[in-house]
Amino acid sequence: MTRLSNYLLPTEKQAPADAEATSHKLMVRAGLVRQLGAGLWTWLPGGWKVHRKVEQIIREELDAIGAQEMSMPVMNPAELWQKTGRYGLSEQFTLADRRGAPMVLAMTHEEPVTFHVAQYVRSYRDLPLILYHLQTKERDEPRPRAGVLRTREFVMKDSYSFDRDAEGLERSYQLHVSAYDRIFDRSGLEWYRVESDVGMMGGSGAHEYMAPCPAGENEVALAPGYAANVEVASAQAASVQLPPALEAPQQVHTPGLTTVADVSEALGVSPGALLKAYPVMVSGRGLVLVMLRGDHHVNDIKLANALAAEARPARPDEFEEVIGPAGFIGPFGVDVPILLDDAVAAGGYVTGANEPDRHLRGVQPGRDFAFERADVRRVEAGDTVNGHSIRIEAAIEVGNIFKLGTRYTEPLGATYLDEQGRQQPVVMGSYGIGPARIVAAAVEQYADERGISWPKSIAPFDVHLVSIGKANTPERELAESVYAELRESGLDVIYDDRDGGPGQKFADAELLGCPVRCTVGRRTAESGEVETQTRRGREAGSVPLDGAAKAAADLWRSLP
RNA sequence: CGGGGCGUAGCGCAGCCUGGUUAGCGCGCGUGCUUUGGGAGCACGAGGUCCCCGGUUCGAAUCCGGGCGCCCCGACCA
Repeated sequence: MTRLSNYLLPTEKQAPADAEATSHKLMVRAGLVRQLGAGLWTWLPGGWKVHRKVEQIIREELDAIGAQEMSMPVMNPAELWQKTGRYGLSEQFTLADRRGAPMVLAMTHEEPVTFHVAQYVRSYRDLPLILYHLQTKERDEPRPRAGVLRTREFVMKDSYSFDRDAEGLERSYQLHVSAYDRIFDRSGLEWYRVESDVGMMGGSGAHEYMAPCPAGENEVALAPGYAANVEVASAQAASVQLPPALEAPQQVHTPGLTTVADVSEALGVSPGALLKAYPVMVSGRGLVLVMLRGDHHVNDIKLANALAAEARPARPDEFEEVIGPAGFIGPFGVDVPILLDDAVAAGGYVTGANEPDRHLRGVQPGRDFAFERADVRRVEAGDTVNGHSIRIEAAIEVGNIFKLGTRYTEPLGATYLDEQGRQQPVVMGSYGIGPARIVAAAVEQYADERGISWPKSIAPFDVHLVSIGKANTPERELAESVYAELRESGLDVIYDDRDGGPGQKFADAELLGCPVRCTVGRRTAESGEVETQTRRGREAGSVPLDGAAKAAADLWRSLP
C-alpha cells in the first residue's frame, strides 16, 4: 500500500541552497534523502527503495558466481587493525569501550574477514572462497561532498576472494569482472571498466568501474577499445613542430620569462617545442629532474610508479644551488639524474639555461644531456591510442576490483597447507561497490529539466498512478480500482491520492521519475481510457480502462 | 591542511553596514469557502533559543571576542 497521502516523500520546489550537484539537488527535492550532518545522510522510504533495488541486483549477481553473503560488525577491536598496520589512519574513526579498550569503526572489512578465514581455512581443500556483505562503512572524509556521492557513512558491498595462488586469484578476479559487468548493465548505467592505480597497497592489478557524470570526481581517458583512469592512462602524444636543429645549444635572453607560455610566445615557438623541468625530491634518493614537453603536465601517480618511490616537488632552496634559479632551470650541464618523458621526441628544444633570465635553444636529449626514459605525463584530450583520439570525461567511481595478494593474509596468519603439506599464504582479492553512488550516478546520467528519470530496474516504483479530482467522486472511485488492479498485476505502484491540483501532481511525478505514469480523472470516466506517459521521452498514450493494469504492465515491460 | 562563503520559521531568502515598536517576505503548513487535466483563488490562522557562549550598551538578529555547525574550490582519498 503506497498512497502518497500517507507516505513520507517530502518533495520540495526549491533545492537546498548549498546543493551543487544535480543528483544532490534532485534527490533532496524528490524527497528521497535528507541530510543529518556533514557527510551523513538519511535515506527516506522512497530513496531507500532505490538503494535496496540496487542491493538486490548486486546480491543476485554475486550469488550467481558462488559468492556467499554474510555480515560483519562495523565496530572492530583495534588490535586487528594494529596487526595489519592500518590503525590510526587519518580517515579512521576510533573510540574506546567502557573499559578503555581501543575500537575502530571499519572503513572496509579486510581485517575481520581475513581474521575469520585465518581461523577457518586449514587446507587447500577449503579454498577457494568468495565472501561478501553489504555493510555500513565509516570514513572520516576530509571533505564530504555532493550529497550522497561522498559521505562519511555509507553502505558498501565488499567481497573478498581467497585462493591458493595467483592463478586462483585470477579466476576469482575474472568472476568478479563478469558479475560486475552484469550488475552495472542491469542497473541501467552508462559505465566503463578502466585500468586503475594499484596504489601503495602492493596489489598486482586493479580496475575501477566508472560512471560518467558531471559531478564525478575522477577523470577517465576513453577511446575505442581503450578506457583508463587518467591517473594511469598512457597514450601517444600529438607530435609537435620543432625548429631546425642547431650545432650546439645557443643562449637567448629571456628577461623575467619564467612560464612556458611566456617563453614560447617570446621565441615564437609552440609550447611543445619547450622542455619543462620539474625538480622532485624522491624519498630515499634525493633530487631528480623530470623533463617533459612544455605542453604536457606531470602525472604524480605515474611519476611515483615510474620511480617506484614517493616523490614531491622540490623547493627552490633544495634545487637552486645544484641546478639553477627557479624559472630558468634546465638539463644542460647539470649533475642530477634526469628522467625524460617518453613523449619527448628527438630534436632540439628550448630549455632553461640555469642562469637568471636565460634560456637555451637547440638542446638535444642525448647529445646535450644524459637521461633515463619513463612515461610520466598526464594524457591530454587529442592524444591517440592505436590511432584513435582519446577524450577525457568526468566520472564517478561506482565500483572497484583489486588483486590484493597477501597484504592482509600474511599479517593475520591466513595460511593453508598445500598438497605437499607446505604452509602457504592465502592469496586474496577485494572488490567493492557503492550502491549509493550507483543511485546518484543514475540520477545524474538521466535527469532532465523536470527531474529524475530512473532506469526501470532501480526506479523506486514501476508506475506512478495519478488521480485527478476530489475524493468521493466517480473518477476517484475509478482511480482506486485501477490502483487495486495495478497492484494485483505485480507492479510496484505509488498512488497519488492526495487532494491536490493536477499541476502539482504531475510535477511531483516527473520529479520522482518513475518510468510509467498513469492518469485517472474525469476524462477517464468520459473516454473509458487511462492516460499513460513514459518518463523517458515523455511519450503520451492511453490504454482502455478495461484491462488498464495489464496494458500498463505491458507498456512497462516494453521499456528498455 | 590551505583559500572562500554561509548560519534568521519545514524550504528559499530580506533585515545586519548605520543597534531602538510586536523580526519580515515567497513557497509550504492548518481551518473554511470556491476551484480541479500542468505547481489555483479568497479569508482567517499556526509556526522563531535570529547557531551557541561571553562582552559592549539604557537597549543586540544587528557591534566586538571566542566557539560550534554547514557549503564551495584546492590538497588528500584502502
